[in-house]
Amino acid sequence: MEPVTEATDLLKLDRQVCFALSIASRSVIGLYRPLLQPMGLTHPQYLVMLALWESEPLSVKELGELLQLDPGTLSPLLKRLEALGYVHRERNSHDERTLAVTLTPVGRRLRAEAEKIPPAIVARLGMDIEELEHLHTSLMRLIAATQRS
Amino acid sequence: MEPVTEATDLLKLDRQVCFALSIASRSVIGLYRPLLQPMGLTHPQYLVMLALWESEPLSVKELGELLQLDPGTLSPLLKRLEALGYVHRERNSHDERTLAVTLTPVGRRLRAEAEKIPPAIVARLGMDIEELEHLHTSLMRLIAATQRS
DNA sequence: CGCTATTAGTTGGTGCACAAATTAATCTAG
DNA sequence: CTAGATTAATTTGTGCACCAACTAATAGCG
Repeated sequence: MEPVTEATDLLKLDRQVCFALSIASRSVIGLYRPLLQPMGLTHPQYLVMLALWESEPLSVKELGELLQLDPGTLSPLLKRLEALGYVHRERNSHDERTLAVTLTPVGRRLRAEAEKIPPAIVARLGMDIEELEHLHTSLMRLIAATQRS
Repeated sequence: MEPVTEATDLLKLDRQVCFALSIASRSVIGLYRPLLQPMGLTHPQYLVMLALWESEPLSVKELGELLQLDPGTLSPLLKRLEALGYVHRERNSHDERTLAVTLTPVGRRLRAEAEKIPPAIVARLGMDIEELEHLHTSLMRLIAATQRS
């Protein structure tokens, strides 16, 4: 039995938080997987579609800011969404550097199908909306904490 | 302005939760990155080291259960840790199927260095231990929720 | 005992995540 | 007006995550 110093104590608490965060994220994504599969979407692709269902068109830069993702991650992801026939990628005529990502009619219609997913997830989790909202608030505070200075 | 139906409402709440979870996880890992870099570790490798600092030896299966990771993920990761000189991989003599992953002396000594990380992270976050503990509890409840049935 | 099923780990393939280097377009100082 | 700086995307390379197929060892049943 080793002595519990302040260092090992902090190490343990912290370990639990970063463990929990990684595992929770992967576990929840795992819940989405079978629901997204029929549409041919991965979870990150689903997040991009959610962003586009809210606002269109979006540039790679704008998507990157919304999803906190690298252009190097989004670029090939968007090509796969285009290959699936859900989005259209076109250079902006006023600024040829930026890309205008828009939904295709098929991509727009997919939203109706996607709306069945969240209730299924919430039901599967069997947690109160209230508790989920509280968790969301805590996570947003954590995200804010990681981003100051 | 489109009408807020129950479906779009749920879609939004949920979107926020899965957004927040993914982004929080990646953001916190991003905080670790510069601290782990001097040791040559990635965050998943750090989690494996934490597990080994607590208990040794561990098999791939045991590590997979602790970290909720696939053997297909762990197998190459452990080889990289071995190449770094932090762990040793050896088949168990009583059951040649299982691998006994142990720390090397260098890997064991690395713990002292690693103990500096959590206080640095907590300081960087600037959040109460209490709030972090509460978040941890919520995350554990969420993980449990994803895993029943 | 020997055959079959199970178990542990590895391998190969796809896609995400991030960093660094690259390319092309636009902006801005002089 | 043009040279250099800045900006937006793409590309390349490494490593993680998951799945499915495979290999080898062990367990268990007849």
